[in-house]
Amino acid sequence: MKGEILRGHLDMLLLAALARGPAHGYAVIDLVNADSGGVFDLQQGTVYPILHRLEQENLIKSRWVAHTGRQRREYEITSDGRDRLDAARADWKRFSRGVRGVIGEAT
Amino acid sequence: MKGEILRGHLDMLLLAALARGPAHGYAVIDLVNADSGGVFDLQQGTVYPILHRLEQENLIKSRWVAHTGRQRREYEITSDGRDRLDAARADWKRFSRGVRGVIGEAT
DNA sequence: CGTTACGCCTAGCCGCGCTAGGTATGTGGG
DNA sequence: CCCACATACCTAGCGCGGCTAGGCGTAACG
Repeated sequence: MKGEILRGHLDMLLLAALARGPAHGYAVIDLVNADSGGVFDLQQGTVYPILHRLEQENLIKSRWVAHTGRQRREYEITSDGRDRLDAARADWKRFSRGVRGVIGEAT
Repeated sequence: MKGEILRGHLDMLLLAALARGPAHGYAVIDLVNADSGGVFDLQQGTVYPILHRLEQENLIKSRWVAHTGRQRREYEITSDGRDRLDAARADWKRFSRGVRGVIGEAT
């Protein structure tokens, strides 16, 4: 799947994944890829920088957690993040409605 | 509406507009913006370069047409363009299904 | 004890679409 | 009759998001 079509939607996807519960970065990648039904194939180099940015924007927060001796950074969505997610969902609805209006399809 | 979310979908939108019948560039802009229900607000600087690229890829073809003395470049979708449009529609379905799978919404 | 999976990270590039500008002709109001 | 506005075309250049391609380290497994 051509990469650019994800542009501008990734924040929403990652926030949505974290809205289901805290998770560490590696798990977020698997979550999104799995939930998409194999449509997306996010790479680490794509996701980690976004998580960092989202944290700087206070949409998520993180803490280091030990897991079988190893350190994981566990992310959790904030209430600001939930607000942003709601807004992004609304934007998505508008956007997909707009696309459907132009290409003229039910789905 | 944040700009980047259109990334990678614009070719499809313009091809879809031209699939309804030949039109000149200025009209294509109005068509897409109108059909989107006001969701999109494409600018000339966005659309014209894409039309030129689509023509180089033989997805559309153009000819100069006189209209009340003034010259217009009228674009028409080619059969290659229709094929591309079909593929783009399929990609869109996959993409939107993937997004819905992640954000968990009906629409 | 080497390879694979897990888990984190980042520098740098590439390409798309937007900004901001330009040209020219038709049209309507004052 | 002229000025402003809509119509209609175009492009140089930039900003930035996400991907490529690498690197680091620890557990698990054969």
